[in-house]
Amino acid sequence: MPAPITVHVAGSERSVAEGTTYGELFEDQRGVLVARVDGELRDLHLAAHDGEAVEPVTAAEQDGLEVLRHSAAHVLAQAVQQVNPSARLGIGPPVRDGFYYDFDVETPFTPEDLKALEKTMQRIVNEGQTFRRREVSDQEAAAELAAEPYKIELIGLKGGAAEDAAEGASVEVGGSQLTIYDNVRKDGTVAWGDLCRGPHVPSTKVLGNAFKLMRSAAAYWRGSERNPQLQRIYGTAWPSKEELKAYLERLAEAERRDHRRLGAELDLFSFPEVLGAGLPVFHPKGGVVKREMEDYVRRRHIEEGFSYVGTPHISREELFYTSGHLPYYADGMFPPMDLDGQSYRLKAMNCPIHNLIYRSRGRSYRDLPLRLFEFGTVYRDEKSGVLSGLTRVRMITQDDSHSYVAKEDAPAEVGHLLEFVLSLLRDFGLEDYYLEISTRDDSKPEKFIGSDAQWEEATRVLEEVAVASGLELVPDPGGAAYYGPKISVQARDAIGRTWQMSTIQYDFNQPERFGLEYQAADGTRQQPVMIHAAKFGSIERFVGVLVEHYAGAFPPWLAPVQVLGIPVAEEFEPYLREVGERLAAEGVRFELDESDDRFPKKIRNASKSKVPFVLIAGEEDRSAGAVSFRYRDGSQKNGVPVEEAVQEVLGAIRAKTQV
RNA sequence: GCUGGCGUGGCGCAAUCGGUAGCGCACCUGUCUUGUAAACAGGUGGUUGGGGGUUCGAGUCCCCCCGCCAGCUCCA
Repeated sequence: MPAPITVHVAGSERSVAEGTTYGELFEDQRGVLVARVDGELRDLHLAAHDGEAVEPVTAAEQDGLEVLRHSAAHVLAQAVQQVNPSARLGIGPPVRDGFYYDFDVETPFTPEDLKALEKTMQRIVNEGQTFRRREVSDQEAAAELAAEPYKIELIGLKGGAAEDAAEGASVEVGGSQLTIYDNVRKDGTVAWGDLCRGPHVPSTKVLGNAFKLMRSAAAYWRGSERNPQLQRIYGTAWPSKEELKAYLERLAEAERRDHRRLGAELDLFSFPEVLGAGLPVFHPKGGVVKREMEDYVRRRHIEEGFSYVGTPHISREELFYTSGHLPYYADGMFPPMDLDGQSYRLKAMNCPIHNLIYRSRGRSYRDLPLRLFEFGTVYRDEKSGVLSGLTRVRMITQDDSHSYVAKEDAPAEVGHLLEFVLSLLRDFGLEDYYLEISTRDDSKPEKFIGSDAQWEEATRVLEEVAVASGLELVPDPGGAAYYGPKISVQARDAIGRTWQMSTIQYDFNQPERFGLEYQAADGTRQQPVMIHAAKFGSIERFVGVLVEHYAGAFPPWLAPVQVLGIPVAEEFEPYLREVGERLAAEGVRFELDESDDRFPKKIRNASKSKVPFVLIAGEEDRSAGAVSFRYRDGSQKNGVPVEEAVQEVLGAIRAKTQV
């Protein structure tokens, strides 16, 4: 008779026989995947010890969900090796919405392979194999995994170095004790095993039919392009079939909102192949969105004390040696073109030219802060594989400003800029964002210029302002530009994806390199600090984000066509045209549907074009001096007097509300 | 840049074993047009991304280039 032990189960004390497993403690509860024991996750098949505090963990919480997904990755690896025993294993961690596993295989996976693997996985799942934890010494592991070179490499890195070895590697060799997880069949035979920190779900059965393999792609081993590429399979796994379906529906919704698709459907912009990759053209309708946005942003800058300037798109190369972009950033710049024996470059940044404006005459402390601003289009030689719609292009129009301030005024200027940036984002309906602070990587001094003291001060100023904003702040070590640290705003769009938008950078380097100075009140010559700020980052990217955020249904003030008139029959065209002229006189973008389509077809077209206001007129409206509204949600308001209708439209445009 | 997949009228797609390119929408023309998501009929439009090769014959097979997609790496 084993001696009883005492454990604290979910807060209450229980006395159980020694050898009782965690799983047995939760026998009467459904959906428990692992136990949290004194804060650490453990497998359910392990025995509890005296005095432990034990809590059940289900897939309803993040920890449980990650265990579920990690186990799904194991089943995938088992399936791959079952089908192809020569496949070598990389790592297989859980990730956002799912998991992946990397394999070294002779030939990459095809979509058909994925289908077949999914079936193999389903068989393993249905079999209800259990995950068994087994502690091994380094030598034992090395012997057992002799055929798995990547695992062997990880064994050598176990412990603290694991997460440095590769993102996700700690799930394989997280602690100081190596463990192997065996998948055990119902008859007790071992089906498969993998080096793994664990823990795992009790049985493959838990995965049910709520998993799916999504795609395969190459990934560099341990995240370095100097290493060989492995074949990565991405999958998704959820606690239930319903949640899997909901996830797939979210993906479908994201696809419907994709700005590349909506851009073509709504005739906003295109990427003509002859132009070359990453070079968008804006069509008239996209041009309206872009111009409305630019007009507004320009006006707000002027209100906030910025001076609008203009600069060329190319410059003699020398300028970029002065600024330091060459050679620090040579790879990202287009190659030089030769003019009369001089090398010219497309500019990749506006700041050097703004510095020339600063330097164009002597400056006094009375000129400061000097705030120069423009929509500066820069060209960057982004690698072909990273280009993507409007969000990653080679032509980037920045709403770029440079504030030249006395050093002691820099904190106030940074604060002012951040506030300004956030107010602009709110005006465009983006409410959901967080800050990221990018700092120098101390281990790579060759990538950054400036003294330690300068970096410290710059970083401190940005940090203080960022913290004072009260927003969520995420560190990004090593992400700084060579000339200084930055704060960036990462905005979430309507479906939760994040994009780097605004950036604010503190720069003590360029003022020095350009010899910028001003005369202080005491007659001495001082060097200003410059603060770079891009409010929306890239106009192109921002348009793309807006399209997705609104799913193409822009608020009236941004909508390419604000009001579309649809006559019930041809006879009412003149009447509606008059209404349209009244609206146009107020600056409203009005179009009249004069096509020879019949009425219901016109309604359908209007609906597909996502115009905010459809105005309809037939005999009833005309004789009453009224019009009828049809809104985007299909609802209607009939017999609205024309003047009232005009006011409703104008009100929505001026208030920048969504309808 | 790397790995894989893909490229057929403006858009979405089809074309068997390699056999001489077809459909829907859009567009044009005509007959139409009265209340909230598709009237009817006819018609125009393609060097199948570009170039080269194999073949009696290439959208289909091979090579090079361009572009697109996914992921990796990168993103001042």
